[in-house]
Amino acid sequence: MVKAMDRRQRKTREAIFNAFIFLLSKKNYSSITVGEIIEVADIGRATFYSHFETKDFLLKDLCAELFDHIFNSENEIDKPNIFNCDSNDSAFLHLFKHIKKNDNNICKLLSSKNNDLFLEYFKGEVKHLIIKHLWLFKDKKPTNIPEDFWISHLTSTLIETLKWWIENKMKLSPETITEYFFMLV
Amino acid sequence: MVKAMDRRQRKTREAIFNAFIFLLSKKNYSSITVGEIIEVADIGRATFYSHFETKDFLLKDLCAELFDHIFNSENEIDKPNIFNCDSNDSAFLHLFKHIKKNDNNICKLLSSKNNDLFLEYFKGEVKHLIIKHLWLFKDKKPTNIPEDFWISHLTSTLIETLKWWIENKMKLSPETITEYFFMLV
DNA sequence: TTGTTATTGAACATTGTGTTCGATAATATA
DNA sequence: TATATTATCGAACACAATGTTCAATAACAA
Repeated sequence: MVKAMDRRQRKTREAIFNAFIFLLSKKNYSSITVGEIIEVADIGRATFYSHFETKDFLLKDLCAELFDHIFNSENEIDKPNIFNCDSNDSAFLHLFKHIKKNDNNICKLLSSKNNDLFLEYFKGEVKHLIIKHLWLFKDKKPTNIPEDFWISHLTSTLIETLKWWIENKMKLSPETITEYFFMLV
Repeated sequence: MVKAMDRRQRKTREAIFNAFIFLLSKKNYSSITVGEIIEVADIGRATFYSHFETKDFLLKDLCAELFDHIFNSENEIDKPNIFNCDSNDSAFLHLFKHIKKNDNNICKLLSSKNNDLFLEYFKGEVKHLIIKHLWLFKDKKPTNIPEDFWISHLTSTLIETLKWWIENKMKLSPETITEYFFMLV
């Protein structure tokens, strides 16, 4: 059991996250400095470093909150189910719909240059999602292809589909891009 | 017509490239400093900066030489043809064979973290290669899929195939991995 | 031989990182 | 409310890396 946070800690953490997300909407991850974050968050330098070891750890923690929200929302049975979560492709359509809402500028993170740290974390989550729904692609898999190679291929295909979609300003509907993804594999 | 280089310039440029490639075999691109490069190359600091604006430009120039060697070698009609370049898949098999030789530590660059700059350049070259041989995949393309999306998919599939192959220590033969690539698309 | 050009190395300004510490203010709890 | 605890502040600091400058020197092409 983790002890509840001091109100000051909560406020500071919030301020840092908000400043970080604000800056991410303005510029690339790699060009954001700790100095800028503490300036926007309006906190002391030492305070930042008492919360996060480095900028990379801040990203890691942000991703943890972000991914929990996006990749586990299909399990939130207490919330009203605004998506059609009963069809076979729901998990992926769900993902595309979430991305379209652009929660916390995830699009910026996905399309930004010099940020393979985020992509690494994101890839991990997508891989889990793929493995969870692997049976959907069972009959598409060419024989002889190693299992992990197949998973790796499905994962990168989904991510690249996502990236292409975002680069093209998400003109296509989440339904259409989900269809396209399934056409590729 | 570009004027021929001073012998000193050529030597310095060579020394910088060699130092850079040596360091790339030891550590990640992003963790290599200009200080280390000039130390290994045994040249003055000002000399480095008279040759390359930044470390990123050094990478760019290295890529230019590297890619010219790998992606245009199929046109080198004056050289003995050690690969079987007359079958349909020759261009891709050719690429895999070149990678296996690990010219100038290209594997390290491809698998290294924090180096999407290299990946960007590499992706550009692979895309050219794909477009050049697009007819090979003509009957595989699902209808309705936009052309640029299809090209983007083929490109990333080839790159991810390559990365998976390298991560798995290139145990499979270039012929096999080429087969696998064609199975996926 | 001579004029040109590259290299040298040390010094310098600049930017960003991460740490330290005493003072101060907010907080939880008894 | 009083008290002990804990987070924040802010300024200073050490450190590492970048990229520039400049005058002296060495190597080069002709």
